Amino acid sequence: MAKHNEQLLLFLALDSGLHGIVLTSTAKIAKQFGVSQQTASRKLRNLKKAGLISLNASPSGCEISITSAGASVLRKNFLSLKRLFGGKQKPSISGKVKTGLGEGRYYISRPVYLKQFKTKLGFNPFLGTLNLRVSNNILEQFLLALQPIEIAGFKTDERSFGKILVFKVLVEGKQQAAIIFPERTAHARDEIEIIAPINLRKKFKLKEGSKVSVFS
Amino acid sequence: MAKHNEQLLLFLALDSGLHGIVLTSTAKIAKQFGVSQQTASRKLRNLKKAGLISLNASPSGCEISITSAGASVLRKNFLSLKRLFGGKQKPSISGKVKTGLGEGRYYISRPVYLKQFKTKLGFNPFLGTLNLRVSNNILEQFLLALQPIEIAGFKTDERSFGKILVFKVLVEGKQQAAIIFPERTAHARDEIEIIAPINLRKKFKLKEGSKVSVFS
DNA sequence: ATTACTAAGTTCCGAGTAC
DNA sequence: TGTACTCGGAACTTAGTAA
Repeated sequence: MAKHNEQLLLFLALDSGLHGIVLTSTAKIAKQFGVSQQTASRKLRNLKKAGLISLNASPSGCEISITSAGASVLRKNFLSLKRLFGGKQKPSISGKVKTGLGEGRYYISRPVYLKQFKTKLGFNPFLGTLNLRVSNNILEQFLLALQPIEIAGFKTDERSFGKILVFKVLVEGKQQAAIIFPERTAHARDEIEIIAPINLRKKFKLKEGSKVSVFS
Repeated sequence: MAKHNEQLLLFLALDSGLHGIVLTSTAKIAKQFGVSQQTASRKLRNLKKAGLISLNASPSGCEISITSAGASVLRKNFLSLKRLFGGKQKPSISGKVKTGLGEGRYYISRPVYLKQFKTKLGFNPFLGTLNLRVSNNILEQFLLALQPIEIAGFKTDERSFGKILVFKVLVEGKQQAAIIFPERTAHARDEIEIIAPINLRKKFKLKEGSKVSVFS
């Protein structure tokens, strides 16, 4: 199935609008689209065959309009892109940066954890955590909407490391990151630890008390 | 300009987000995208070469993220589609300027018509018509969505002037104007006459064959 | 398991040209 | 002017396979 014709479909739609008709010629389209007249002609016929445009070609030129199927294809693309750019703001929670004790850094540096972070989260975390103080009950609600991912614990000769629950999030609406919860801290949580592929504190120039928003 | 790889770029962006990093494999992408593993591999390398993604491939898989250039390409597409879907596009029809015989000018100059134009359309027309060649069946569709306004005919000692049907429209999306149909020309219409408060030909610098869009 | 090279098959493009 | 056909070469895809 020819797919790159969608670029031409978009081009045509921009010219005629979704409901308009445009009187033009294969040569004009070819020139504007950057292909030969023959290719433009063939592509137009392909789009017609695929039902995406209505095409009426004659020795005096051609009339083109977008069919509902064509509009549907474009709309689908639009909705996808809207998710990336224009999308509605997803649920979020904000908190203030709190300097931690560096415990998080120690834990996440354990190779067994690191390996799982990479496979289950898709990134190698920067070796440090960003600690945020948040409202307790809002945090509960926020986490309810998220899918928990389990990082298995392990034992060494000296001690044991427990399971960790992680939740994929976006920091400031765009930076891929994850909230991590060592399972042992099952008590009230008014603080969260965040890991990310990069140094969040540096990237967003955060200081003690800075406000940070975390999105699902 | 990039090719149909943009489809893959969008696919990747939907997977990783615009700023995320995703750990995956060429085989997974291939399966989801509907091509062979080899093609996925090659396309990813092409996208990397084009600077649209950052790609780190190794025998253990590949890490992919969208570069700012890649995001820019997607945003451009998004903005184009937004123009189509974001604003409510009204029905339109486009045609080519065709030099008329000056008959229209004579008719609309009749004081009895002029008076009605002013009261029923709200403007005193420039004494000249813009003639457009359009597609017949598309014109029918376009007019169906519009409200016809009737301009009464009259008689002089020498001859009679028939009814005129007019339809309020916007030329090039903004200029107030009206399509006029002398009722006597009840036969196939592949040409329309437009009047407006100003000289359309002059305002839009139109020549024989220029493309003009008319909106409802 | 991976990525990605080679080779062969397939599709696509556009110059020439018919109508 | 138009559209659209043929056809040789370019570009792309994929199976087999190396690393």
